[in-house]
Amino acid sequence: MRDDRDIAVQDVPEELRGGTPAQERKLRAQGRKTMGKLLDAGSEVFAKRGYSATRVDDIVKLAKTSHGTFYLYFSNKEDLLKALLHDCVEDMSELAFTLDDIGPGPEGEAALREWLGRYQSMYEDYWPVIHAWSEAEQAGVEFGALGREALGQFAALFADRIRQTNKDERINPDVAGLVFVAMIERFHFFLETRQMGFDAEDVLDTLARIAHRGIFHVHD
Amino acid sequence: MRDDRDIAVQDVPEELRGGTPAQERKLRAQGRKTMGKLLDAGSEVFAKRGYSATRVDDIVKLAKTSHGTFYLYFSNKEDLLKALLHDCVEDMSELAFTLDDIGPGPEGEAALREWLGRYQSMYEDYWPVIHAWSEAEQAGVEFGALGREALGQFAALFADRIRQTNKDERINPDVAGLVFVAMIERFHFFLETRQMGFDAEDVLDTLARIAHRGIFHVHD
Amino acid sequence: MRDDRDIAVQDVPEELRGGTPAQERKLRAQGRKTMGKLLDAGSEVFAKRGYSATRVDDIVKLAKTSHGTFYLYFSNKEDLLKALLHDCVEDMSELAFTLDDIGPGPEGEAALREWLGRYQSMYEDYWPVIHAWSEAEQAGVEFGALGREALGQFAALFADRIRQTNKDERINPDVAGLVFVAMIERFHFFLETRQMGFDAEDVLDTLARIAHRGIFHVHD
Amino acid sequence: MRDDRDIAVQDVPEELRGGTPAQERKLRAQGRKTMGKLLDAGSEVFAKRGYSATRVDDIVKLAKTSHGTFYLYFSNKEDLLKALLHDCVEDMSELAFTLDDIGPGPEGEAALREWLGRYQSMYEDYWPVIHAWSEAEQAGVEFGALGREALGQFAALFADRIRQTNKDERINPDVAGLVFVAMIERFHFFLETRQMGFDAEDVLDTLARIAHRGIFHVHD
DNA sequence: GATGAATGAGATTTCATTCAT
DNA sequence: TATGAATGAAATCTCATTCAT
Repeated sequence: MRDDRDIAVQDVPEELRGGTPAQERKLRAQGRKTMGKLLDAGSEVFAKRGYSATRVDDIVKLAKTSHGTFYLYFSNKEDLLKALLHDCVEDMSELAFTLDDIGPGPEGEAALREWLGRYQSMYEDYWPVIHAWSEAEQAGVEFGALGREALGQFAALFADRIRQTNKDERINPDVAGLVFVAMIERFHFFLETRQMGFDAEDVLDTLARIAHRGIFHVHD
Repeated sequence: MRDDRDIAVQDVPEELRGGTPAQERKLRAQGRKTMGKLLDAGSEVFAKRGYSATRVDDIVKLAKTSHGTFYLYFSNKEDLLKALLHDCVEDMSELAFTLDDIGPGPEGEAALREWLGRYQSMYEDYWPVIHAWSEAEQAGVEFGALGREALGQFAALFADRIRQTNKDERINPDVAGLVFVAMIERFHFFLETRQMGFDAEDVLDTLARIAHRGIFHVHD
Repeated sequence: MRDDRDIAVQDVPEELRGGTPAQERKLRAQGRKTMGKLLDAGSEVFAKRGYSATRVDDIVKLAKTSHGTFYLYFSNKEDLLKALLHDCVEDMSELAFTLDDIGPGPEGEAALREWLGRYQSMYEDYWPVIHAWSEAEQAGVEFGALGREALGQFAALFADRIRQTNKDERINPDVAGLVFVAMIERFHFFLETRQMGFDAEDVLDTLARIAHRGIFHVHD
Repeated sequence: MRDDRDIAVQDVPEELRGGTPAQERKLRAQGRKTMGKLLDAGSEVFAKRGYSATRVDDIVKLAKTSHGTFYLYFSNKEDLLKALLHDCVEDMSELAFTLDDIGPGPEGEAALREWLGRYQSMYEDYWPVIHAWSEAEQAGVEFGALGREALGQFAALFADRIRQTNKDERINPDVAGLVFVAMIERFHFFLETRQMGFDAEDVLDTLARIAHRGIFHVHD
């Protein structure tokens, strides 16, 4: 099998291991539980309000704990997001690698559909983080190497897959990789954010068909 | 010609006519100029920081004017965004209607490519607004009917076009419409936001090919 | 006349010009007045509580203004102290240079007594700043070159004067310079801080006599 | 021998016996060790940061123990300082009494030099306490009788010694006593705080000479 | 005896908005 | 019409102290 390591989204940087103040203390069971509550609450509030608009106060209220406690585990809102991001990037990166070469035939489309299904269920968990991240990045928060690279590496990985199957000269694989990322990310964001009463099977069918025909299909 | 009015993005609501305090006064040349500086500055800061993270202070500094002046023209940050949004929605809505039925052949792809070119150049102007809007909406700002509907109407319009050409039973036109919106919006956002040194022609070729093959192509 | 410039306390660094945020705005009369009130209040509270223990709240209350206003002129407590320090260092430095060579006879003692009188009245104004500064420095606040050097330069200047007159081999002029600084600074601090009902003439007589006999007198 | 009791620094008040909560329990070896670690850590942090700026957290971290433990031995930061002060005052007071009458001749200077040597080595141990104390007092902490009196009693004691030897009418012994305290305290503080690479013998020579000539010398 | 966890009061700082000139 | 000044409510963050294990 091909070694993808050169374009891998990996090596999550140390600064993202999450909860800076928490790392300097030895957490007991109770501490880990509280930290978990805060992470969950953070994710939920990010989802509802977006990054800049969420207040630490919203988070601690939801987590049913106090301000003081929050700063026992995270040095600020940004720190909490970084902690969340850590897991997200790890899992997403892993998932990306499971997208094998997609053949031109129906079995290729089926494989893509299956992969999209897994993406979808993971996205359900992580979209608050992904969105908060993107907003925070734009607002000027520094996420180190990861921030600058993760998206590009994702797109590059997909570009590589596309290059394998699609020889169409009017398709620039790098552009197509980014289009693929854009499409699936934003579409699922719309899905999570708005109440569109789509049938789940329809969604997967349509997405797989569009992506396969448009992006992974060998033409002429 | 078919009447699209039933799915049109239209009837921009009164509350979006922008600059509430400004409307109660008759602006002279000087006033219009100042207001223009504020609108431009607002757009630029929204682009750089996002909606929640921009401060009125950033805007007035960039516009080289004062806090007091800002409130002479807009009742708050939201009001300024609504003013910006007004033009954006009008133009974008108009553009959407110019997407005629896209035929299955090469001339269909060419038409799509041409339309995407126009979308692209308009997006360059408006992406700060579009993004600020989407963030503000998530953060809980109310934009009236428009906020709730605009995206859906866009998607519905595209769905309609898709329905015309693509009879593929595995494609749900409503889903596909939303996929199309997601794809072009997010892709161009990435383009504006990151420095990806793509060739402009490549980008249009690839996008048109993907969208045409994946979304508008009549399949066997 | 000898050029003292090589050991001068001079060239007050730019970062001490005081009131960082205030420098970025054009102050009108009213603004300068408010800034003055804050500086005065700061000095007074530093005198009463010391640096670490003073709260921004104490300062704004005394200045009869609001928290928001404080941050319009200073970025924090430290910034205000630096602003105060600016003037203090300038004046003190100037005063230091007016200490001419002190001769061994009665006229030398008289000159010293006169200089101490001027020192005393200046110290009355500046002791809150000097003390806040010394505390802040110990607490870890960075004052740039000035912080590190001012005291040393003072002592060096006095050492130079001592070297001129006192050839006593058991006196190390550098040590003696520092002793002189220590003596006059701390003694006047005690005077300001505690209520010792000393007669002003007695104080000057005694100080001048001690310093002249002990430090500046030519021995055998 | 003269009875100095009337000007003595004595009768250390009960409230300074240190570690209020600790006194209500019988400490065993383990407990005394922990208490010692806390006292040492307290002194070290006071030295580095000053009184107001030291946090209980700094102390327990340095002592490698926990917040809970701290409050097992001291009721608060002030309580710890009082405990430290207890020993300091006792030793310093004792030292002060060992300053006998200083004669006008070389043997007087030698005696003074010897005494200053002992002062110096004691000051090395206690300067963090002395300084924390002086800062705390200024910041408004109440130290009972001791706080108000100790310094004055010191100065008075020295004034008495001066009165014995120095009949100079231009010297007010009370002022001179305070000058002596100021000089030796502050000079050694500078020595501890800054890195001045003075030779130890030079320092003692110079100090003794200055103090003897300036303060204790019988003049014409 | 010892410790990590939790708390909440209070201090700092920000920022949208109003006001006086 | 324009602007610097002022404000105060709200958000962030700190830290001494108490509690449960």
